[in-house]
Amino acid sequence: MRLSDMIAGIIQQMMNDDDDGIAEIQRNELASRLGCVPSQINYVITSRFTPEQGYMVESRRGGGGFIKITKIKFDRDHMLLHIINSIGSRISGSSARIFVSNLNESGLIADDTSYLMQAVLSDICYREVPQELRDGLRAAIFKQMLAVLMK
Amino acid sequence: MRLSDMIAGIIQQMMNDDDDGIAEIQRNELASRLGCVPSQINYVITSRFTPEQGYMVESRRGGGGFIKITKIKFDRDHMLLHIINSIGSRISGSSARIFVSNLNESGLIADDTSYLMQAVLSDICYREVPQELRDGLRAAIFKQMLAVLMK
DNA sequence: TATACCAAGGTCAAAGAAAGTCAAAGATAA
DNA sequence: TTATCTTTGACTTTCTTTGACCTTGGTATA
Repeated sequence: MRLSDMIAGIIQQMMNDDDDGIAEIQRNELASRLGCVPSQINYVITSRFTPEQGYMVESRRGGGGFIKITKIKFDRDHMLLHIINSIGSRISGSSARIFVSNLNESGLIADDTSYLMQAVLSDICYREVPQELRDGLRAAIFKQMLAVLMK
Repeated sequence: MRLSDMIAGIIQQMMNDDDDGIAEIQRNELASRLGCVPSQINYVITSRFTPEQGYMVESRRGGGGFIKITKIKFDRDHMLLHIINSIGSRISGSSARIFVSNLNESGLIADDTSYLMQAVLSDICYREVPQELRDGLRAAIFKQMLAVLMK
């Protein structure tokens, strides 16, 4: 088996094992574990984990340096659309809260965005709105926000 | 974990704990607590708490000396608070839109955040809510969002 | 008041620890 | 056999850590 495929496999594996789909490696450490030159790792990354193939790479040099490879979520829009469609015409505060925190945890929306959405979806905003209208209003607002996130 | 990240973390923590967003440290004291050379603290400050990153640093030598790091971002919080206070109990869609686009243009909120807020503040979300309640509802939601951004 | 000393913080350069680049040499597939 | 993909290694760049030496502010003393 090719060395480069082995390295790619290890990185894939790390990405699968990680909850957020992130593989973080120490270049020299991995290279010496596999008994190859460090630049081999770069080769694998530039040939197999490119943006075109749906990956994002960050790194830092110097002491405590690292290379971080992240799988880009192509399915974000798909997921958002799916949620929009599953909402229906009314939604409770607690269900909405769960949708948002799932989106946040799976890395599809940023922390800031998540806080903002949680705030807007919570009942405290709707004090003056009659009970029976609240869940419908919440659903409308929620869908609107999700739609905006898609573009 | 990197020493420099630990130091940065401690400073961040102090800043968060402080009501005014200020961290005041004794360089030698902190260094000896962490078992590192004092100049390490300077390194961390010059690499991670620069004006570009939104921090201000003051210091004094001699007996009772200190280093004081301040988060400039408090300008933003002041601005947000100011807007919150100026909103009152009702606000029209167009006024709200202007507030948001000003915030965005002055760089105080990101593009994404701005889109999201615009979406939530627009009338299309409130179709089912009686006319006479809309501007009050919008004001409540707007304030809630601005408040969340301050944290 | 002038001086001397001590207690901070500041600067800078060298050493160390990673990661990045690039080109040459070696395989492989078409 | 030529074009493309892999492997290797020398050299570069960036970030971190350390330590020697400098400057400044406060305080005690002649």
